[in-house]
Amino acid sequence: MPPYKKTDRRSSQPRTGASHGAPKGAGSRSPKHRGFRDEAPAAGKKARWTADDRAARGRDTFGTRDNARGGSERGGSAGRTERPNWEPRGKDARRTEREWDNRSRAGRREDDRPRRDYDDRPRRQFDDRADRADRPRRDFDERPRRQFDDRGDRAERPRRDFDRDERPRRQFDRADRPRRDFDRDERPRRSFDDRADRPRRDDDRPRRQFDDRADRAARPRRDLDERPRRQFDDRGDRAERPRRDFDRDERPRRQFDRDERPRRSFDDRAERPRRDSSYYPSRDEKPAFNAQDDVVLERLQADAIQASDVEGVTFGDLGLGGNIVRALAELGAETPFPIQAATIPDVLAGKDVLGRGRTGSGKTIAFGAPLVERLMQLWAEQGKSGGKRQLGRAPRALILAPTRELALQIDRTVQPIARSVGLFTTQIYGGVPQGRQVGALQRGVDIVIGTPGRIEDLIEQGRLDLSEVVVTVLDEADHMCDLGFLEPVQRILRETSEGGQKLLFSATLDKGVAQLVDEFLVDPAVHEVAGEDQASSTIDHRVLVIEHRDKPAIIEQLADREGKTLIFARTRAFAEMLADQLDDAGIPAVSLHGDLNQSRRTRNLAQLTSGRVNVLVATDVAARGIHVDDIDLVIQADAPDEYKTYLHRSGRTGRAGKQGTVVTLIPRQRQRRMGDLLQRAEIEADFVPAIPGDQLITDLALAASAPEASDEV
DNA sequence: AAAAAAT
Repeated sequence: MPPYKKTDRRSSQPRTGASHGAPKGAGSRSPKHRGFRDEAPAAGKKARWTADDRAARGRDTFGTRDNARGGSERGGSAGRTERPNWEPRGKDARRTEREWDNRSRAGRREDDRPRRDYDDRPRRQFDDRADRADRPRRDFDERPRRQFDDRGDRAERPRRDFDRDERPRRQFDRADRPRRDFDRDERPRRSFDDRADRPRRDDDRPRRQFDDRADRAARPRRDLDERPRRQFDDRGDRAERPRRDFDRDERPRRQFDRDERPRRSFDDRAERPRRDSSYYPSRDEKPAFNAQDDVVLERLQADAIQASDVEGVTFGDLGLGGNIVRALAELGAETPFPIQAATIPDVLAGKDVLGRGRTGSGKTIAFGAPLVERLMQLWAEQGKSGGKRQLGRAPRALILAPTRELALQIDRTVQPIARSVGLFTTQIYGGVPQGRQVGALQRGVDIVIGTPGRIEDLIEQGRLDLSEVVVTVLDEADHMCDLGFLEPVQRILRETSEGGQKLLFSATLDKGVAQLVDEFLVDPAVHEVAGEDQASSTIDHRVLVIEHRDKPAIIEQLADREGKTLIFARTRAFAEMLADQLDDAGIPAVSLHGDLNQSRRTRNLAQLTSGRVNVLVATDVAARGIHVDDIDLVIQADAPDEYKTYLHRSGRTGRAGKQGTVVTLIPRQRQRRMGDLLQRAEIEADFVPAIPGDQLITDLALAASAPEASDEV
């Protein structure tokens, strides 16, 4: 086999030498670049953060990109101290400190943790810091109630009144462990018998002390009722708001045929360019629709399975063996969901399959279970015995996912299924040492589950051989065809066995996958589930039209609730800032984005899963595929640019038939664009003006936890 | 803009 080069047909330039050394942006590991993180020095700086340094960081400004660049550029507040020269500045400074905060959170008791300081709050005197323990407790209750209608005077706002010490203990001693009594739609029980294949704990990090931070979830709710009601003087301009009473029946199906239908004349929007994002290649630049796409469309509709078709059908009926059926039952999948019933027979028949099923509809099992069974069949046909692990045997199946968390999650479902018949899986993704992954490959693995970067890396190193891969799955296949993913994915697919079976799955599978379909799939079967429109969804969609400056306060008010809340931000910096702000406001929150190292990404997600923290602020790294039980509120702090992103983000709630609420915050000038996007997503949502303190916001937050009350909001 | 490989 010739050495693997990351080139493709369009670009003959090998990715070596200068192109590797060239400075890169986000995620770069060079000390010169913003993504650089040096764990040891960061840890060493701990003690150097003085109260004034922390104050210098500033927390008042918020939400604009300029502000995000760091304290030194911000408008000052009284008492600011310049940071010493050796201190990191700008984003690096913020990140360093955030990491520092996280470390201290993980290992310290409440009283040991350094007190945060905020520019928007009265400065504290620190001269008594040495004998904290002896200081009398501050009496928070004497402070005036917080008013939301005078937010302009932030500097004068009092701290909010909550007294940690009076909060009840949680009856919940399970700390970091993921809950296992979840509704087991897709997620398997964890199996502990092959720890070797699982990611290693980050052992250089101090063991967590289980302090009482988690108790903060039970802190008393602020009483918003005392606040004066606002008058909405801007309610009059309804004309600016998009029509919402459009006739659903008139709208064409959102299918593979978008470009073919005539544009609807729908208000004035028809003339506007449809695309919000310049990121995705313009449709107009793409070749015109061809016959192949028509075939896809036709087959897609022809193969829409009705939920009623599945009644009484078992996994065994679909062709899965006894061991696999039992493994599925242990995962909580007793009977097949429609998308599973639709795709399993075709996968077993060796056909290429395109599968489209709503978020949370069970797609992982729809490809995972038949993939395992198919490998066993092929093995039997070749007369080889299953169950015995042949040293160094090359993988025969590959599952590609766009994010590490998703790859990990898929493995948690597929691994127990594979093990039930003696097959082995391993995860191949970046951000963790490759040694264990390589070791697993050397011992012999049947199914590789991973992300493109590390997989290509190991191929280049000659440590991963995909030439015997006869089944390849692309999860979130349409996303894998987006710019930046497509070419690596193509290169990887070309490494697999020629003529191998290909399975493409996504909730938003569309013609964007045509490039892959054309090159790699042969006469694919296309499946979707009938009746999966938004009208049958369990998600309640709201759009709050707000002033940009009110965004933090409104998010705080929305997130101040009992249930699990997932907040999406457009950038890593803003996600981090929001998590910080919520945490500072007494709402425990963690973040998930690409600027965190993998161990923290994993840990922070686990904190939400376990319920140790109820609020996760994430970039779109969490938009697709990630399953966390019982997220009942999704807040989009920044509106998405693409309708698909909206669908995937909102699909983190309302999973497996449960109730969910999605609240999207937009400035007034974005209403038209947002209406457009919702129309494409076939979602109907009320647009409501809102300012901090509105009862409506509190009601929304509460209703998300208590769905039966949601009708009243 | 995010994500996906490290060096």
